[in-house]
Amino acid sequence: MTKPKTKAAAPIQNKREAVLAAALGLFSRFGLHGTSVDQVAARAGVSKSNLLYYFASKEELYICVLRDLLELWLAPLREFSAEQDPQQAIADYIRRKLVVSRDSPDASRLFCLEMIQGAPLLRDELDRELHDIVERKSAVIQGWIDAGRLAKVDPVHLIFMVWATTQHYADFAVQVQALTGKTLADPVFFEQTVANVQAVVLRGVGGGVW
Amino acid sequence: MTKPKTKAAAPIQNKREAVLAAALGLFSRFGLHGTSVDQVAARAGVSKSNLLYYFASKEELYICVLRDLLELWLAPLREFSAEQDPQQAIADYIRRKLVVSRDSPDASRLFCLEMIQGAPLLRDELDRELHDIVERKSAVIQGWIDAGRLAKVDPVHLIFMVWATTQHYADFAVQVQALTGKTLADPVFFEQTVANVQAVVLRGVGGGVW
DNA sequence: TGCCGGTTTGACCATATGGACAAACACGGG
DNA sequence: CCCGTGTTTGTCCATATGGTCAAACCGGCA
Repeated sequence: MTKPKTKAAAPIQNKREAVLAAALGLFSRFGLHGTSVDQVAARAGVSKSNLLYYFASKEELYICVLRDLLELWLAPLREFSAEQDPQQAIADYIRRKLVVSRDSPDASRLFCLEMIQGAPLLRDELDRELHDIVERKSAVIQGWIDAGRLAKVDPVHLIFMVWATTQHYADFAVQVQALTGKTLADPVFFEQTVANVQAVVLRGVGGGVW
Repeated sequence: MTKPKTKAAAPIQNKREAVLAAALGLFSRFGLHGTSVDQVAARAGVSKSNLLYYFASKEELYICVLRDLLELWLAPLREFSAEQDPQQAIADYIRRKLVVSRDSPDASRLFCLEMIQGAPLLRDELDRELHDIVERKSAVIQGWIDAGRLAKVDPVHLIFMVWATTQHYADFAVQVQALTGKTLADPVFFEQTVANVQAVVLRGVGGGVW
């Protein structure tokens, strides 16, 4: 990969990435079927034919975009650590997820789109990778609950809750905008959101502390 | 409306509704662009030409579906009453939203789809109707907070939280299924979900009670 | 300079699909 | 029985779009 065969390998990598970025932006708004190859190509600044030289088909491009996606989506959960204080771990996790919602709303939306459609392309990964990591992390949470450090709540539902509330600010950004006039891009609103979500969830799962 | 001009008006009403139902089912999974008129017609048991006799275009059909949607989506919030005990009002609201997620997952998903795309067709209603009702309801919540009956939380964020967590079980049903093996259709799982969401939110916003 | 692998482009095609249209049909009233 | 209004269907068309293909291009290397 760092060894170019001939010519410079960097430019073609850049092109691929430009295409992938353009594709993410469009797919996340209009879906696979609502986006034409022409549009992606135009946005990426390449010709349609050229795009199809890099990606054999629109579906393949879509799949490539999705593949990058899942990792980004999972990253915050991976960092969820058992060594931390429970409250702190949850608070940090919420913040990290909201950062993703703020910085990669496209990714969040496309992920949501894919889920709505039944995730035909991610189902396997869902059943395997996501299932495993969720199992591990909820075991951690369950441990905290058993130790009396958290209120009795089903860990999986708690995780769902964090996912849902944090993604909402990306996926339903229009709605949020319509009702508050703000976006997560606004630093004040962002911090306010973090604080509110953390407050409710932490009090909601708080042990005797609260 | 109840006065048929000639012939029976009922059958044509049934047909319209059959088409609308079929359209909802397909649009909610594959979006406007991912669904063809042929598919909707086939699923509704009418010919494409016939469908286009009732709805001038695919877009019009889509808009009709959306129109019905918003009302269904808003109904639970309308019932949110100031006369109730705060905790009870919120608990009931959560349950009602989860009932919608269980009984009309298609509607929930299509609503989500539309939001993700920036709600080009609902934006007006969002700015007007939704904005008004949310303002009124959050005033009620703020009243409770000021009266010391609820913890200090931004009412709008609280509402977002309820929306997000309850819709999640419809919109991300595949994910929920993959991780828990259950759906809201399962009565036990449904009640467990209601209980968990209520528990966290109510503790989260609880005043000195909890 | 002339070859060669990788890259880029434009022309072209097959298909899917939204929708127009006119003919056929059903049926109640005259 | 027949006419007219409202309904239903089959045929046809214009367009958009995913994808193919062969030709052109480019930059290093002998």
